Amino acid sequence: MATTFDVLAEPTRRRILDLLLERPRSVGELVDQLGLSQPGTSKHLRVLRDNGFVRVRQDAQRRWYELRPEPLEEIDAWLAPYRRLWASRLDALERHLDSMPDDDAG
Amino acid sequence: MATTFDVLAEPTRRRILDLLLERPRSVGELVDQLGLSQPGTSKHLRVLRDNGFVRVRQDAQRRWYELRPEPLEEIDAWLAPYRRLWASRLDALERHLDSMPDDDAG
DNA sequence: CTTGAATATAACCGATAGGTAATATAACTG
DNA sequence: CAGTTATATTACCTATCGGTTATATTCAAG
Repeated sequence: MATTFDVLAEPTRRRILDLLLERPRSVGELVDQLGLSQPGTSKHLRVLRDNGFVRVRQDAQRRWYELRPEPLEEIDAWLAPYRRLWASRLDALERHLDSMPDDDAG
Repeated sequence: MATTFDVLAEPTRRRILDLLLERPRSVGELVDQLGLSQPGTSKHLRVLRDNGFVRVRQDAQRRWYELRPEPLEEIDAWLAPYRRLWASRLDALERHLDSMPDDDAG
């Protein structure tokens, strides 16, 4: 099976996640939004399901897909040790901005 | 060219990033650590370079590879809108823990 | 129990990625 | 400049992935 990163490497799958971030959607709705064939869409949804990115609720013939946070949290955790690479820079920027006189009309 | 996620989808490349997080390394050092052929290693380094994950310093015949933060920051930024999916849960946990009596001997 | 709607699965195909072995390039060493 | 070391590039092979079309499944409606 694929890793979390493999799943996210696919642009269409990232678009699906974007769409599901707004609200749960049926397959047909996703097909329309993506401009991809129904089987193609279902295939991506299968990958997302198998890897825990989404879950499905069935409602008659419709399947409602919705986001699950776990795999994205995993990415967030993976990033953690790398954050020190830029965290200090951000801190410096923040201190700099804090030290500036308030002048909204830039 | 590949996207940031494509680059990270490759396990060997993630291992390289891990190794470079500790300190800059020469190609030979990476070859040893990865147990991969030299050309294979160079190929991955090329991808990492082309996508801004690493930069190279030359020192005679040796090339020292070191991390660059930008692409990882990009991932961090990509994650931002999704964080609300679990941020509230973490907040709740935090509030819960804060409300507990201090009792280190759990 | 047939029909139609919504979705999933299967079979197939072409492009791409990652691995290896072979070769090229570049720089120091004498 | 010949030899050696360190790395990059090329050529090639195989496996996998994403797309499509065709088909199966499931459920509601009549």
